[in-house]
Amino acid sequence: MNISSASQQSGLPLKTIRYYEDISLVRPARAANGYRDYSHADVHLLKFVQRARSLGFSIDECRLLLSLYQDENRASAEVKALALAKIEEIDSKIADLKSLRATLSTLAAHCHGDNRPDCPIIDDLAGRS
Amino acid sequence: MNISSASQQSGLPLKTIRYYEDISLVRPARAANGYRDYSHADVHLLKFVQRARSLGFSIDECRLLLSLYQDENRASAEVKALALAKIEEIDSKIADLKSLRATLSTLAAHCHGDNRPDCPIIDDLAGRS
DNA sequence: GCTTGACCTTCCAGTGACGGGAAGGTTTAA
DNA sequence: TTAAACCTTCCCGTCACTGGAAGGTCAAGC
Repeated sequence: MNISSASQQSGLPLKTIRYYEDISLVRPARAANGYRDYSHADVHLLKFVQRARSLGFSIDECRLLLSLYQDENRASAEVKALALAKIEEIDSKIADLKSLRATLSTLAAHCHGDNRPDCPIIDDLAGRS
Repeated sequence: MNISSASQQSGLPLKTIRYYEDISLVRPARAANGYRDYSHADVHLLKFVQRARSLGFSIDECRLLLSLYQDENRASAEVKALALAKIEEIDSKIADLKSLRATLSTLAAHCHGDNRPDCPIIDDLAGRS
């Protein structure tokens, strides 16, 4: 099928699908006229990547997941390790964001937020504690 | 002072400081030999930006914060609004990450993680639910 | 057969916020 | 005097795309 059908079925933008071919992530056949020709299996792979990306896996991680997906003899432990590492990454990001939030929240709470120029947020940024 | 002193005092890498000049965020004077010459006030602005960046403000937001910082007649309400908007952004990111984490966690929990090829994580990515 | 418009192709440039490294000028200490 | 430690500009690379231009192909309607 043409790229636009593949796009509809996978939920990925045209540009993204072309990009995935560029970086040899999902490579379709070519029709006689030079058009990309996606098989159902290709679309399946595109969907696979779409899901993995939406779960926060990087392109390189997707590449690994795809190879594991296509490896009949893979050990599920390898995939699980990848998922657990991702969870740790996510936890770390969440912790960072929470700490950020707390700081900003404290600053905002001390700012009266009116027409006067005094502002504890600015003061803090300026290093006046 | 030279750029390396400014770097030490602000905690920002040389490259970052030069980049901030490129994008007209913090522009130092130039010495006769062409070297950048940072005043104490410049270093103060660099530190200000460093703090704001570490709080998750984008460069453009830093630009706005800097102009507010340097505006004697600013209303603190404007700064507070920026901080509150940032908090909302952070909340939204945290929510996204938590949802991601829950999904991955469920998947990982159902994966036995041994040498067998059966893997519910891969199955889910492949759309076999 | 012709035109129109919807496809498709490749290629080039830009995003944000820098980082790496090359090529070359300046200063300072031994 | 020479070496090394600075400094400069410039260009490319990052990540995962996105936008747009220039041009080829195809299907439908007249």
